[in-house]
Amino acid sequence: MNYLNSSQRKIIETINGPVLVIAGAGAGKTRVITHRIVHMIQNIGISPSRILALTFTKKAAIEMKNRIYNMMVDKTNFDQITIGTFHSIFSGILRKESHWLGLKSNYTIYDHKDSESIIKKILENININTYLNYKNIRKKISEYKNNLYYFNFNKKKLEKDKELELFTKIYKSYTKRCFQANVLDFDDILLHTNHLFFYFPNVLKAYQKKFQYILIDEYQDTNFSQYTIIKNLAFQHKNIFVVGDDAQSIYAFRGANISNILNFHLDYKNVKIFRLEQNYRSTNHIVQASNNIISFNKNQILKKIWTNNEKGEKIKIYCANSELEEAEYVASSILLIKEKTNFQFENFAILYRANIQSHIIEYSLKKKNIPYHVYGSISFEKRKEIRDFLAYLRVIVNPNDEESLFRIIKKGNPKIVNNILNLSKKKGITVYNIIKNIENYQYLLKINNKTKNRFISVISTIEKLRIEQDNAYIIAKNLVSFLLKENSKNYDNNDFQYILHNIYQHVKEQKELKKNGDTSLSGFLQCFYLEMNENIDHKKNETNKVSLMTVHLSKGLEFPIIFIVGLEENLFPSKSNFENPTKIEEERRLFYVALTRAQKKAILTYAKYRFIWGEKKKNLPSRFINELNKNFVDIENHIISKKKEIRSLNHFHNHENENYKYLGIKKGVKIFHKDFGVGTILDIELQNQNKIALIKFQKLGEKRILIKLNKLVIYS
DNA sequence: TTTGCCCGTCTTTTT
DNA sequence: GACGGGCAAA
Repeated sequence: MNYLNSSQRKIIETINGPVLVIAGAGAGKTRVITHRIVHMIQNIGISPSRILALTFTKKAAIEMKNRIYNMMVDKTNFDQITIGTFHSIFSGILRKESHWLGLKSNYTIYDHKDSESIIKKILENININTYLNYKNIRKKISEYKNNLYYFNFNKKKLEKDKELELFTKIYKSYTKRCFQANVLDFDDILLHTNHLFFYFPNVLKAYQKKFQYILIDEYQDTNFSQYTIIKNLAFQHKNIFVVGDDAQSIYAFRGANISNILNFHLDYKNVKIFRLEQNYRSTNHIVQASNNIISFNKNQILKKIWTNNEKGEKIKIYCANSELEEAEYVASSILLIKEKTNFQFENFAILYRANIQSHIIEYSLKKKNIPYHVYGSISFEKRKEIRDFLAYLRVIVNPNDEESLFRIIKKGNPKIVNNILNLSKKKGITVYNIIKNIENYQYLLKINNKTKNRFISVISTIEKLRIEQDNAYIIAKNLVSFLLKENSKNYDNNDFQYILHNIYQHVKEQKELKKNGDTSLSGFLQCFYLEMNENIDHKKNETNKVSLMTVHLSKGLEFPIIFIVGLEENLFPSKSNFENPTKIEEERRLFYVALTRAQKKAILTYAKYRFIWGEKKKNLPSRFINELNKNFVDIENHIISKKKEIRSLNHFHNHENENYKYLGIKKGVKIFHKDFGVGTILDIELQNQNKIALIKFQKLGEKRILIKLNKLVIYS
């Protein structure tokens, strides 16, 4: 604890009563919160089981856990500290207390796709082909839940407001469907926790007693639902410690409300308020430039973020012609900087506004053989086979999980879903029971013997596997062999390799590291949806990698060298937020977060042309680039790149024929192809200057694949 | 019953 | 440019 300044030290030593810390970027927010927890346990002697520490993203939770674990001298009771995201912690509590709410503890979780799928069905059923679109409805339902709106509208109001009446109807039927399926969506986790604490004061009391000390990171990100949970929990002891920065509030889209931090002093008497305004992270140029950016926002608490750090280099701006050129600039800059300095790959991060931007950057990094890791879960969770596999796991845990059940049975027979659903409604029998006793309904549903037999085999497998509930790995392993036998055409073993490995790791960890580890399937699913952060990365042990992530995920982190890419109007700020100034301010805060991640160097890039929906679109440079004070910006590079443009255009056109060194992709190497699975490269051929790999796939035999399409990943 | 093709939609961001 | 849904041909 030597490297804390006096105000930081004062903060961590203030243990009792409500404490609010307003801290600028890079002022040591996370350091304060982690040190305080360790201090409470090691110096004050507070029992770790009395401490609750909450974060908003899984990544932040993992980060906090790691930091505290590393700091603790005696790590034996580390596991007793309750650390996690709101969703993971309260989902755990709901599982224990589910009986109060008439909920079953084996509930599964619906992600957005699941929710949208139900809403689609509801809309079809209502049969008013409306202006309403299922995605917007899901968002609105989410908004209603996060703000704890209730449906106390009087009849007159509903009659007047037809749209509201319709929405209410959809909301109610959505809620009913979720309840019948024994599932919760993300917002339900918070909503039901509120119900639990509101209607069952004895339960609330027990948790108030347990969590005598509550700490919340990034408090500016709380929505109303989270705010009331905390208010209730902290009511008895009022030992609530929150840190935050209004300038870094970037979760308004999921209901976050800055007034929760602004009004903290009204909720709690005798609040001790601290301010941390010295930035230890970044160079002077970066601190001043980001102060300047945030000053464009009207709504903000005024702060004076300052630093004693060196001036440092100016912020670089690079204008690329296309998104490919942008990505290549980033890749070659990394190599160039690395050559000239002592920085390693792990010192670089590339930040972007939308997950989809990672593809082209990955492509360019791969080409230059730069090791990288993409944070966030886009490619993994959305992979079809994995969703299929998870659907089985979910039905094993919760037979009423309709969306998962439909996913399993509709293969090859999509129409059957509606028929079964109607029958289920008419007869009042659960979908699962209809499928289980399909023989009774075969005639009604007009299905053939083949489908019937498939259902029987699927259900009997699920029921057999359910017996092994306590060991997720055994279930998963058996499920793989079932799926391969059943459906060898669509799957091969490697489709499941990733998730199987993941489950194995999870079970192993639970068994070895924790005293009462939860190796159950239900525990794994909980962990998968609410705690795990990473893509399954089979090369995880290599640590020296460039980090790729969204700006949202980068909050709380720092890197010596930061690239912020895609700084164009319509992308960053995002087009969907043009409509109102409040949303533009949130985009600006997002840019502020991005810029303040940098310790030494910030390099901003944008592309004049970018492919969007298969079309080449021209975009103007982001307004945030123009807002940067020119004193802190290196525009020299900008001009050079303009001169280079003509050359670059040519370069871009010739690009296709260039023989890239696909380091690693060569004869004899094992590769993974998204559509064809695992194979071995037999030969590399040259055809019209294009390199083609002759690959023997394990399932599909030999195929020729154009290497530049970049569908090949080294498999190890 | 299965396959293949056309069409509309989608790109914010996270739990 | 990718993906799911719907529909028609094999």
